[in-house]
Amino acid sequence: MSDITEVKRPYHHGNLKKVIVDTALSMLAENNGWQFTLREVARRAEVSHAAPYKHFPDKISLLAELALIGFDQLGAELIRALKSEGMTPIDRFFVAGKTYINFGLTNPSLYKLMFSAEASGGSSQVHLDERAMSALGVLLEVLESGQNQKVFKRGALNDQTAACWAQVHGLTMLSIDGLLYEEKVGENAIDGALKTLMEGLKA
Amino acid sequence: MSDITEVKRPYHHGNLKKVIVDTALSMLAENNGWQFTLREVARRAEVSHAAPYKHFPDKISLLAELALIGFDQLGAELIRALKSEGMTPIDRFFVAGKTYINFGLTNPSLYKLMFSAEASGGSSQVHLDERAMSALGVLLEVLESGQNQKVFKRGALNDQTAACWAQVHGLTMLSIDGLLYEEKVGENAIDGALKTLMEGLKA
DNA sequence: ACCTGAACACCGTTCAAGT
DNA sequence: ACCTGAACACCGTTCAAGT
Repeated sequence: MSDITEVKRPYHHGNLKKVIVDTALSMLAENNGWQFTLREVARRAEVSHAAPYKHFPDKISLLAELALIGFDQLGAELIRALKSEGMTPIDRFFVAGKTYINFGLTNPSLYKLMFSAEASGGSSQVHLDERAMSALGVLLEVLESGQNQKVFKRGALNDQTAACWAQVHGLTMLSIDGLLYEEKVGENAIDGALKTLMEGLKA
Repeated sequence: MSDITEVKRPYHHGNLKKVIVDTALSMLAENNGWQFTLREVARRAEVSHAAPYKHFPDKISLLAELALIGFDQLGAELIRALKSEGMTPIDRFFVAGKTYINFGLTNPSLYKLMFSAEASGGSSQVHLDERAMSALGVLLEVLESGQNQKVFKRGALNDQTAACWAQVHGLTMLSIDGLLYEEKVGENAIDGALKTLMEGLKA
């Protein structure tokens, strides 16, 4: 009988690591925050609660891996969004900003995990920083080429990068936390805020 | 003998609620994040682990109360910093921004708690929002009076408020997470970022 | 090489019982 | 009115033992 209905996991079903990561990602997508339990992941993956420890030394290592994946996804979305030709630096600023914020609002639990200190304790700290910076690199390139085309103020590239990153990060976080609703700060606060910052960038 | 050395907590030592809050605040000040355990708080307060439940229905109610205190402190510091006369709107913008960010960097665990969704689940959700808004109100006043003095661009007060709040919140968060260090985004990134945004506010 | 079951030291929360 | 001790249902983590 077990031959008929239970051929799913033959011996030790091989790719448990990927299954665990995918299960955790889908739990993040359920938007209950990133504080799921490792035992719940194991339960959903239909393995014993001890099994994940064969693939991750501890819980925060799994969290770090998820954060890594998040940064990669964010970076990929930014690059894709900016690929089309013929955009002015101003267009590119808004596209980058809105893509970034949209990623956060679409994946709030993952986004918060990416920036939670608990996720960066593990051994992959270095990789995490690297990938975070790759997302930052996209921003930097937008600003730099804008400067070169004399659309943005020359110099102070670092200041502009920090301002833009802080702006999109802040808007994303506040919006995730429900603090940017109309009653509080006016409708379309995100677009308006980006526009306000943009005025500070223009040459 | 117990008469001599143990007169500290006579019967039920009265103000347990305040002791619990203070203990929790001092644990936040130790900067190990806001995810302390309720049992540890009780241990330090030298009461049984069940005692806190006579004063708070659950853990997140305590967290919410701490967040509330944080918003009050932040608001008070902003008001104090802006009290002196004779500042230009531009001065006031920088003073408010740097006071805000400094509060976050001085109390990182408390600041993160204030903006963590877990803290806003309790029954004091409404109060929390109210107090958060009071801190926001300070920002709004700075911008509004700046507009009235024709130093800042007229109109779009909501956009400016959102931009400023997101900027300081983003800078605070990124800085707490150690992502604004020199190697990454240039030294003095915070000042530079505020200056960049300021350019967008000026009339 | 990969997984399981029992075990350990914790949590948050509840509740009868003590002062 | 305020606090305690034992108890319950969970965690994360470890480790001998199974396949």
